[in-house]
Amino acid sequence: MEDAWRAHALAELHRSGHRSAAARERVVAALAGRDCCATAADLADDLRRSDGGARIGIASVYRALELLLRLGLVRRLEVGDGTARYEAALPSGRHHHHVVCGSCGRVAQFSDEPLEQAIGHLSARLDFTIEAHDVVLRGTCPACR
Amino acid sequence: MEDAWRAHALAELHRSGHRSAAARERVVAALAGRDCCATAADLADDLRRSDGGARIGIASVYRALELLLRLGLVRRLEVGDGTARYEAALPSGRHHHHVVCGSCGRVAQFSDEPLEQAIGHLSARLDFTIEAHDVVLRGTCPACR
DNA sequence: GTGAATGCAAACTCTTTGCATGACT
DNA sequence: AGTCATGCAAAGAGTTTGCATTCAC
Repeated sequence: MEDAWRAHALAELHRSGHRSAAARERVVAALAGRDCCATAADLADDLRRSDGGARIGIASVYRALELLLRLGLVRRLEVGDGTARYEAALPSGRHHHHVVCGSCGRVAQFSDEPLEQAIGHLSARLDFTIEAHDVVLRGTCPACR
Repeated sequence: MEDAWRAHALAELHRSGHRSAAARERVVAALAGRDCCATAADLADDLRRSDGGARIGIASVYRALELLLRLGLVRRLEVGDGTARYEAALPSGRHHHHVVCGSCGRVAQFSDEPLEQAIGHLSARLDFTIEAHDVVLRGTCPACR
């Protein structure tokens, strides 16, 4: 899933002068295998499970994520539980936002064009130069209602 | 500033069966004195400065904030630096959102009615029951540009 | 007097950093 | 060979919790 992003990210890493690195490329693969945001621990678990538990230090996961973030290949978001989540940033700029269940913590995604337009319009009148935005809705999921 | 909120919060605390408590009420005062979000450490600093440095444990600040949060009197938000911020939640429901400068970390606020409407509309079509929302814009502030 | 609230310190979680070892070019 | 990358362990930062003391009712 989202294998185009994986190839793009690997190419970008190479292009920016980074050498081939096993742990980092497995973090890229783990991110590509997720369709929504994941914590560093989620990714480390994925890695431990896949490939017969080759030991990848959590520090390498954080280092890989930080680099991908600097290269604009992932976005980082916080949904309110104090732990950062990461997800692939598609080169197309296409993205989604998140809904969090206050009861079970489940995170789902949605996208909405009018919302994007409203953000585009209001951004233009602020004195900040806006580069990105996050929207987090909070409520209750169907299973918890 | 926002003294109406302070009175409202104190009344709500009393109404919900909480006894008068010095540290907690000073946290309420500190929140009332802020017009935008503040971290627990910000509030603790405010308290240390005001009232001649009476020692208020950081734990009391967190405990007060958690209670106020449960009572719906404050909202908690994260703007991306990994530390939680808190601000008074007005009983009117009137609220604003935040812009963060990626360079200096400055947080400013804005509000926008079309944005609120877009969120209202899209919330209606999700299978979650939406109770709240946060919007965080990221960019560069005038001073850093 | 009873139970809630507080301060302090310790514990905990998430994240970052130092350092010696191993891997890529 | 010369770096860059990695794992591990230790350090940091923010937040929570345990506990004895103080305070409100």
